[in-house]
Amino acid sequence: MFSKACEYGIRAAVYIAQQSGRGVRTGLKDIAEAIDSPEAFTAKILQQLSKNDLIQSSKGPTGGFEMTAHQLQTVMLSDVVRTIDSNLIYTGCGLGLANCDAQNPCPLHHEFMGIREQLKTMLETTAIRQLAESLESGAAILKR
Amino acid sequence: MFSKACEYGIRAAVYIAQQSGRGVRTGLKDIAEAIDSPEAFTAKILQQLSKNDLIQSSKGPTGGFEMTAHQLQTVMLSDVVRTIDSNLIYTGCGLGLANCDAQNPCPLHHEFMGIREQLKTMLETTAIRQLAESLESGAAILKR
DNA sequence: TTGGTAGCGGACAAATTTGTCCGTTTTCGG
DNA sequence: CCGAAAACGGACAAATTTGTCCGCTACCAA
Repeated sequence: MFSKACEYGIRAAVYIAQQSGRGVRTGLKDIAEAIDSPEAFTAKILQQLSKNDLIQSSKGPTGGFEMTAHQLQTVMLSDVVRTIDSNLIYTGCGLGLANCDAQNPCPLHHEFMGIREQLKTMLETTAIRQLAESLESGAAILKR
Repeated sequence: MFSKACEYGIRAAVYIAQQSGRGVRTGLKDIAEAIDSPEAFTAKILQQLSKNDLIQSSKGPTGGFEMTAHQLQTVMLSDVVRTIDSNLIYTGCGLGLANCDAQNPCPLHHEFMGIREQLKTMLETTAIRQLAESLESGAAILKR
């Protein structure tokens, strides 16, 4: 479904959102430990998220990652997925055909339509913050 | 969504089914040309499908690939996907967590549930033959 | 029987994804 | 100002996926 990088990215974003909700800025080491991901690789992904203004980063001692109130309100799951993978997951053809559309459909086009649409809607209407809340309440986990 | 190998596999299976519907056995070169795929790589994939009895292969001159009447009636899209990728696409956790289930859900677990279920149902209820029919009727394409 | 044809299977090669290392830059606290 | 701490950025390494090559085997037709 998603690439490893994207999985790590989502998990990291959700964890950062949870900590930011508590007013806590969190560092790379802490994040990698919390989401059970390779530290250096996770750093690369966080850089992408930061460059695309989905999260905030700061250097130096006391530095780390956080999400602003505005980011917590506006950053959707689809933003993270689009930044790391692309939007091809929910827009591209299921059989990899470049020119597949309603006029020139692949044999799976109609069968896939509903699923892709549902996936798209889910990603675009789910905020990272919502996911963080289910973490915070203990209703969900991010490890193992 | 699917791997390249799986995309080629599905496209090849659909094309073979279409030709078999016409009573025509078709060779590797013909298949690769019809579905616009790398020939040698496609050969590997067809071997997998053949070993798993999803298609029939025969050597020698006049050899090639085909689907028996029985295979045309029973082989589902899910069989091809399971053979080449795995069933992880519609059973695994969206965030890659090994121990994610209803008891210990990842934050996306419930959001994903419906989509995975719909995908699973679609793959399991769609026969390769059905897809071949939409090709045969000109309602769908397999190239580009 | 024999020659050619087509799939089989193993080894190899290229490309992409995943993951690591380390020096540099920024920033904070003393 | 200075030293340490943390993210940044570029180069490198490993693993996986994608793709190729070629000799081998089976099979058909003449």
